[in-house]
Amino acid sequence: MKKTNVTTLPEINASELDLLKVLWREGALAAREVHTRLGERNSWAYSTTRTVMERMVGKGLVEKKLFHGLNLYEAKISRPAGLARLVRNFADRVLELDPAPVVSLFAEGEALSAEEIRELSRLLEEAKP
Amino acid sequence: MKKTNVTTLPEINASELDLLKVLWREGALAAREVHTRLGERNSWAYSTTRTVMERMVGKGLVEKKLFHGLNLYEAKISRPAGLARLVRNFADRVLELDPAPVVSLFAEGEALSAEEIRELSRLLEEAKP
DNA sequence: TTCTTCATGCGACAACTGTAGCACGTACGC
DNA sequence: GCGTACGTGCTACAGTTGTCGCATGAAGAA
Repeated sequence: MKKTNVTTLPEINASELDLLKVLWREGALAAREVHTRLGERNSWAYSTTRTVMERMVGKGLVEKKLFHGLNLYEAKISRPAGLARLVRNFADRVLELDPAPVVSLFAEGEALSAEEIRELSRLLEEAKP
Repeated sequence: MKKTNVTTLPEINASELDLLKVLWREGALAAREVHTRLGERNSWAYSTTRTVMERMVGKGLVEKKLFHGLNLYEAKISRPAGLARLVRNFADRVLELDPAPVVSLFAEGEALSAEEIRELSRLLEEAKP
């Protein structure tokens, strides 16, 4: 079972990225909690949040696990793995350049730890040849 | 009539970007020509190419003009404008950073002229506040 | 026990995308 | 004049995404 192959990861669209960000930040959450966290940025109905998450489970982006009778959702792909997918795509198609320089841009922000940046870099490197 | 407002530009998806690249590079082309240029990268049927282009006309990304009885398609948005849309999106959502540093990455490649890079930069700047 | 509140599983429907095919008309080679 | 080759306008149909609502069942409040 290949686990970190960037190229075979499913696409991540805008909505999905929003949800993933919440899960990456807060770990496993109940649907209701995810919905609340989304609250400001998003005006979805609760059922919409659930549908999107449920579909992400189907795509393998999110994992659903029963915890004392309550369903918790957790990101199934790491943040570096998800970002790698997006960065590679952007570098290839828009920049038409190697993704490496893009990675260094993350260093300016605070979204990623140094550790995650290294991991991101590694993932992009590894899928290169 | 606002002409270069990045934020109101329609989304540009992967297929559309492919077509736009051809048109940016070669100017106005007949559907058949576009299809041929796409040939290597793309295994669409000719009718698919036409459908996608026609839809792009509807979205205002491409313009169709009759030339001596033949329809020619031409990009309606400039390359810097299109790229601005994509860069802004990526910077906002993935990098969670200002788009300016991304622009400087274009300097490394040869896809854009210095002039276009300036224009791209200007467009991103102007839509900022 | 009965009422109220949620979580959860399902179903729905419209818009957008991927991917074509068909029919008609016109221009051109024979 | 006729058949052949395209350009063009339409139509189609399945899969994905956006966006919800409904019904059922379990758990807690009264």
